[in-house]
Amino acid sequence: MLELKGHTGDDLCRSMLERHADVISVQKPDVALKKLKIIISAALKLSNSKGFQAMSLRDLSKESGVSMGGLYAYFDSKTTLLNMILSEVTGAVDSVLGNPPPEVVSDPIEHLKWLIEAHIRLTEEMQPWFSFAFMEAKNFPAKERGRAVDSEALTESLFAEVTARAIADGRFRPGVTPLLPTMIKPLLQDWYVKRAKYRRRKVSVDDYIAAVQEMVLTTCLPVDQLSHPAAG
Amino acid sequence: MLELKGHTGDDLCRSMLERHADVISVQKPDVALKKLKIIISAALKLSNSKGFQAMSLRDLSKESGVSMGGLYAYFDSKTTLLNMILSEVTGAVDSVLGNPPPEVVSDPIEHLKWLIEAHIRLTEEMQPWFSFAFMEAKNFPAKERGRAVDSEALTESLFAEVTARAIADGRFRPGVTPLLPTMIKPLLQDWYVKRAKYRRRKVSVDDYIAAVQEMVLTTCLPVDQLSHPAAG
DNA sequence: ACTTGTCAAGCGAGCGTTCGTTCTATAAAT
DNA sequence: ATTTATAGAACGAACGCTCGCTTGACAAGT
Repeated sequence: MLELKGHTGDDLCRSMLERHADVISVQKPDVALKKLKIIISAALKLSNSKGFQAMSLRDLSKESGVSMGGLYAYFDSKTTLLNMILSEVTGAVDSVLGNPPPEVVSDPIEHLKWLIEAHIRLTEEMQPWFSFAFMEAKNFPAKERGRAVDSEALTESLFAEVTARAIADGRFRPGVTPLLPTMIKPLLQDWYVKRAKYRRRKVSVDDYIAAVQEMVLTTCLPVDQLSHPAAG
Repeated sequence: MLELKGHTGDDLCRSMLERHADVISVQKPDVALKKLKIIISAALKLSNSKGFQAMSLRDLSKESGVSMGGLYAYFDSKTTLLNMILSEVTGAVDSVLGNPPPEVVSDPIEHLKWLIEAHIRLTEEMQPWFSFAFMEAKNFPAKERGRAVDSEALTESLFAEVTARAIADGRFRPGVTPLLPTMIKPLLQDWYVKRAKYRRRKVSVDDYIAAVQEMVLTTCLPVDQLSHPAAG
C-alpha cells in the first residue's frame, strides 16, 4: 500500500516555521513549534466549521488560548495566516503528485491509478488543510484565490497528461469522453469535502480509492479488459 | 429534450414575493417585482464572487442602486435575505426532481438517466442560485446550513432509491460499488460549481449530461449492454 | 384647471457593536 | 541585566440595522 511521508501536522508546522521565519517573531524553535501547532489546529477547526472570513481573531484567540497580541507573533495579518496554510497545501500537492514512483510512470494506466490513490491518501492525511484551501478559496482575497485555483489546475493537468498518454498509446476504449480527466477531480475532492459523511457510513479510504479507480477505469478501458469485481 | 419550466429569475422572484409577503413592505406588485429582481441578482453576483457573509449590505446597496433603507423594505435581516434565496433553491429541487414524468418511473435505468439530466438542466438554469445555496452553505448560520444539508441529502436519497430499485430488478452488473449513488452527486455538482471552466472550454450542457450518463451507466450496467459511443 | 392632502416608497446619516490591528506594560527566561 | 514572550486595553474602520426626513404619484376639494 502506498505510503506518504512528511505530512503530519507536526511536519507541516515545522515547514511553516522555516518558510515564514521572517514574519514569525518567536525565536525559540521548540516554543514556536508547540504554539504554532496549537494556533494552526485551532484556525483549521474554526475555519472549517464557520469559514475563514467569519472566524474572528478573537475566536481564534479564545480557541487556542493565545492572546491577541500573542497571535501576532506568528503572523503579521490575517491574510498572512491564510497564506501560511495555503502554502503548505499547494506545496504538498506539488511534491507528492508531481513525483510519481518510477515504476508507475512508464504505464499510463498504472500512473492513473497511482494518481487517484495518492491524491486520496494525501487529502486523507491533510483533510482539514484541504478543506480549508479549496472549500474556503472562493472567499479568499483575489491573489490567494488565484493560488488555490492554480493548484487545482495543476492537479487536473496531471490527469489530463496521463489520460492523453493512455489514449496515444491506444490503451483506452475509442470514443471515451474527452471530459474524463475533468470529471475525475470532483470525485477525488468529495473525499475531503464530505469526509464526515463517509466516516458516518464507515467507508474506509481503501474502499473509496477502489471505488473511484473502478469507476474511472470502467469508463475508459476497452470492454474486453474489464474485470467485474474491483480489479486487483 | 427535457424542458423545465418556471425557474427563470422572474419566476423565482415572483415566488419569493408570495412566500415572504409578510416581511416585504412594498405593496405595489409590479414595483416590488422589478426591484426585487435587481436586489436578488445583485446579491447573487456579490455573494458568488466574495461570499455571502463577506458581502456587506453597503456593497449590496451600491451594486443594486437601492439605499440601505430601501433594502430593508424587502427583508428584515440579512439572514432573512439568505433564507429567501435558499427557499427558492430547495423548493425547485423538491418540485423538479421529486416529480419525474410517469414514463420514466417504471424503468429504473430511464429514471436514473432522467434524474441526471433533470439535475444538470435545473442547475444550469439556476446556476447562481445553486452556487449560492450549496457553495456558501458552510458559512451559513446553523439553522440555514441545516436546510442546505437536508436538501442535498434528499437529492442523494433519490439516487439511492433508484439505484436500489435497479439492483433489485437485476438491471445492474453484480458487484457494482455500493458507493455509486454517493459518487453521482459530486459529478452533478461540478456543473454549477465549476460552471466558468466548462464555459471556457466550450462544453455544452448536452455534452456534460451525456458524459455523466455515460460514466454512470458504464460503471453499473452489465458489460454486454455497453454500447461504446455514448448510448442513445 | 389648480391646489392641497395623503401615504407608499426611498433615502442616508447615525446607532451600538465588532472587526483587524497596534501598543504598552508585565512576566519569564537566559 | 537584557532579551524574549505574553497579555489585554485601546484604536479607527466597517459592520448590520434603524429612523426621521424627503420625494412623488394620485385623489379630493375648490
